[in-house]
Amino acid sequence: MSNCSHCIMKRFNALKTLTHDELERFSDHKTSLIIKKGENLMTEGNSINGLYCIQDGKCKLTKLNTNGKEQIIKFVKGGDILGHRSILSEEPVGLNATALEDMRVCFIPKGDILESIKDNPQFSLNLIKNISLQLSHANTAISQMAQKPVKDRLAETLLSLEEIFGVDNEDCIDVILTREEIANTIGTATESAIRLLSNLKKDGVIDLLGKKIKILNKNALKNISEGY
Amino acid sequence: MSNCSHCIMKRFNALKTLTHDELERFSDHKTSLIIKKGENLMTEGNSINGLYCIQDGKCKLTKLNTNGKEQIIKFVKGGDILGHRSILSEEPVGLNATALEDMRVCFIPKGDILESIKDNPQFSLNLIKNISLQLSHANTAISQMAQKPVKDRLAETLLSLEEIFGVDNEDCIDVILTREEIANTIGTATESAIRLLSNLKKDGVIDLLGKKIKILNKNALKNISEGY
DNA sequence: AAAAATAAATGATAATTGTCATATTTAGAA
DNA sequence: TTCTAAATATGACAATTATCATTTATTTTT
Repeated sequence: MSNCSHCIMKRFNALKTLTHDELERFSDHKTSLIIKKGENLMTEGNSINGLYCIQDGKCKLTKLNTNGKEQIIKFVKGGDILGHRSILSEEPVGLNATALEDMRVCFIPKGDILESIKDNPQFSLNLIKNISLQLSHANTAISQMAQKPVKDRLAETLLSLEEIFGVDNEDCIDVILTREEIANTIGTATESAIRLLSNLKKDGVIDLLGKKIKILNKNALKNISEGY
Repeated sequence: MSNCSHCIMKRFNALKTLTHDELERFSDHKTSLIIKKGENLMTEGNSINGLYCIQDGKCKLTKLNTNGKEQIIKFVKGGDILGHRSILSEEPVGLNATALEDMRVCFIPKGDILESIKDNPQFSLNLIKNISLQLSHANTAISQMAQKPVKDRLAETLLSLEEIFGVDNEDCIDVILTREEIANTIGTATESAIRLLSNLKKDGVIDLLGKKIKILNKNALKNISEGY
């Protein structure tokens, strides 16, 4: 089994402030697991007794609305951590984490996390900063959902997907989403999302290659996202 | 000047876990201030060097959109605290806090807060829980903004306003908001908010007495908020 | 108290977005 | 591969929501 001390993933998240001893303790107790595409890593309302550290693969964080519709709140990728909010607040998980592709994940038991929180103030502070940043993003999202038309939100989402996942060797945004998932991200009907994507393609702002999306004119998208 | 040890407001927030000595330290360094209706307690993008503890009065937390529209993110009242997110994350304030009526507020310098965070793990944990809860609410808000029609969001907002502020001696929701502020909460045009309020009154679900709103049929509102 | 400014209300109309129907394409299973 | 199911795409239309214009009511100022 791999060793947390040598894992490069911790460079990208709050775990980077842990001492060698703490990482060794994590290594001894952690379990590695494979989550298949479509499977849930966490489920809304369930309790969780540890922290997930994503090695590889992507997932979506979603919320099921009272009307049965799925809302995508956030995308998560290798290097990110999941479950710390629930551990810290001692509350059930608030979102579903569903794999968009096969994932490799490490699970570190709650006890070890709590011990490091107690002993290592810098670690707790990093977790807090992570949650604070999420809150800041969430507030921006509320504002945009409430005030911007669907077209602007789609443009914004495409830019943010490229920001998060980067591009592949053909300059396409490096994540595979269904049109329905795109619609559930921006909060609109699937048909509306499809139509607006087609329009953006017609205008030469993006290119559509199957499910792959390539941004051709980032400035134009930025303008659209701001209502011009 | 009043003494934090005897202040009943701390019962309602994270300050309740502070020791007598900590509260005495707060008392020695705190300043009390009056914020007039319409004035800003905090301003988006500014830095803040302390924590506000609301003694009395109500304010709105808002965000200015790229299109110049104001989005109300949250309402705050006596007993709530403000500014802890910014202190913990060491980032500028993310929202404007604007007084809806005259407010009495205590300001506790950052240094004292950080000292208590270091010495009193239960205090830090309570601050984290507060931020976590806000994140949880924000995620729910994203989902509702994205997926629910304006009418449902208005019903939801009226219920939540009564939940937050309670009712006065005439059973009206105990906060004065302009129609524009209601519109900026649910994310719609002022005229649309006015029209939908009129409809709810016509249907006997609420009563409108000037700016005061009285909920007549809570179940009906709940049903509307869920799309029925 | 009167005048002026602001807020609320409402109608008319336009723009946006959702729903339903259906065709076409793509992906997965036998 | 071939069949089948699912996803994508598009048109037609309906519902929702925004914008503009105007009137009425309420607040604020003088």
